[in-house]
Amino acid sequence: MIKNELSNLIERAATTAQERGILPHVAIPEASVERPQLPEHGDYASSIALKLARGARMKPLAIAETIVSVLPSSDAVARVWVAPPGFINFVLDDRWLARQVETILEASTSFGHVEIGNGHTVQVEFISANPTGPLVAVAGRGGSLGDALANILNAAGYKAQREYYLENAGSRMEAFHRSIYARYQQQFGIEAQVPDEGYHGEYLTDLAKEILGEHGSRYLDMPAEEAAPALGHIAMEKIIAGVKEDLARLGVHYERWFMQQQELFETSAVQRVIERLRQGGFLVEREGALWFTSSTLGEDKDNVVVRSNGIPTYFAADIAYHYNKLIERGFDRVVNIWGADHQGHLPRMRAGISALGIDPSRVTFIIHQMVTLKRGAEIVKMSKRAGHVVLLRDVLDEVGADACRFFFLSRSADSHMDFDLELAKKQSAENPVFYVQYAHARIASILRLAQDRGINYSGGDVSLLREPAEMALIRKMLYLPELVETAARALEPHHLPHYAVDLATAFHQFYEQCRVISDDQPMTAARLKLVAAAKTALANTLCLMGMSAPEQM
RNA sequence: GCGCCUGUAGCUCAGUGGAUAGAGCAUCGGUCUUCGGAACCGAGGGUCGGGGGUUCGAAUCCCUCCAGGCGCGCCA
Repeated sequence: MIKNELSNLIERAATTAQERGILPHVAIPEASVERPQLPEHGDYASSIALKLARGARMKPLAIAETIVSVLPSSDAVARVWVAPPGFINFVLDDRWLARQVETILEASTSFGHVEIGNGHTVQVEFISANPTGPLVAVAGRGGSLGDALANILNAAGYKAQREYYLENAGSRMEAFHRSIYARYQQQFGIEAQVPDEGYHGEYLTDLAKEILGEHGSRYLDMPAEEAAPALGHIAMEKIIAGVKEDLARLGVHYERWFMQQQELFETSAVQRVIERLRQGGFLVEREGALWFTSSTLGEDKDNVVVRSNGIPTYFAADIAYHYNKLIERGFDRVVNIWGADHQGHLPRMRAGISALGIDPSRVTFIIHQMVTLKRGAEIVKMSKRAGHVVLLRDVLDEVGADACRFFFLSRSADSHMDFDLELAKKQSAENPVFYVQYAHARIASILRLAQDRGINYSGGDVSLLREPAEMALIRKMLYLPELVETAARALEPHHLPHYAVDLATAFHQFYEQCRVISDDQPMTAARLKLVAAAKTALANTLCLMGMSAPEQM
């Protein structure tokens, strides 16, 4: 990557300068180069001289001049200069830039990939809801984030695995069982009540009817303590099937579905991890329950792991789950993507991980903020209690998977987001989804035309590319690997959609200014190569986002 | 009350301690219509919530106040 090459050049120059005694022997900071905001400042700039000034007791400008004076030359760089107050600016060479078109074409689907992961394994867990109902719209945010993040990590040289933690045990599921049982009974005119803490959505009535059709009245004759779990199990399977279907429509595919009940409880993994905590001296009995003394690990309070009724809490199961991920399955790193409503769970989980002797830096929590659904200026009201929620499948029906992913991805996880259904489904210039996909379709159309005319551009000479708009497009394409690296390091997929728009803009500008297919055959061939490279860069970007790259629209 | 997140253009949002804070939409004004006009070009629009501090340099880091969101169960 050119960015890294430039920082290497600077670091080598600084070292050389020290060896020659023209720069004091002070520690040289990592010579990161940045992309200046103004084109007059070049393609890349380094502020290393400003950072060295204090320690070296020299004026930043003098340091910069010194470094530049011994800077090794590079065929990628056309011009280097020093600018006040002490920046070193670089402009890339046009001929070198033009050659990158070939590099991009050769790299093809792996253009944009970088090697910073060293093959380390990362487990990315996201959505992970109780299977008590269809996925709600917000699941689209976790799903889009998690899936794109896994894509980014894979592109950055990690081995990422997507996982859905299916929380099919615990008190929420019991409430679900009682709810479906009540709905089932109601089908026979029995006056049963869905419990207050249960699930009141209409979908359970529908499910009850469906189950009645398939299994008849047999559960009516059973005692409630048998019928409820039995019905609950059938209903849960249907719910899970629906969840998988919704996710498939969103384009999210998991490598692993982890079953809480079967893999943590039935294997006694939860019991074993509680035992470990006990042996570590982290448990005390109080008020009939078993408490994890997280307050000794810096948490502000202790937390119950086994209730006074003898049933372990979700927290206990989650510690066992992390033991499973980090010790038994041995992932190098784990990334958990949770909604803001689970934020309170985070400190005790950190404490739990520490108590197991696991290096906490192996686990990263991404807490994404809430989503407000809107139609234009109007906020779509949701009341979970009454069962009035907007489902993920509703959003998919209304705006489609691509728009859904683009919008969910385009906000950083930290910010609360407004999702405007009205805007997302608009097929116009207002909608960035179409703007980006249109660019891809337009590119495809040019290449189709070339093919129809029997133009073979494989021998095209890219050194003919000289126009500013051509160079600007190449520069923008070359940013993709940098972006993948940044996004992978920071675990921030939200940069992708913004880049996609920028890249599309660079292409549209090129298209307006440069005629691709013309009577000038050599130029036609060169530009077709550029167009093909742009297609690669744009398609790879869309692919990282989990979006389709349409050949036509 | 305590914890986490947020506050940047009319709206929705970017912005790895660096140079004159950006984009899209909206508004206004333009574009030889041969490759897809779902495009392009231009203009206006900002005390980066307020106030302190650290730094050569702060939207970015620290403190404080204000406003909004989410959490603070032997729920998950």
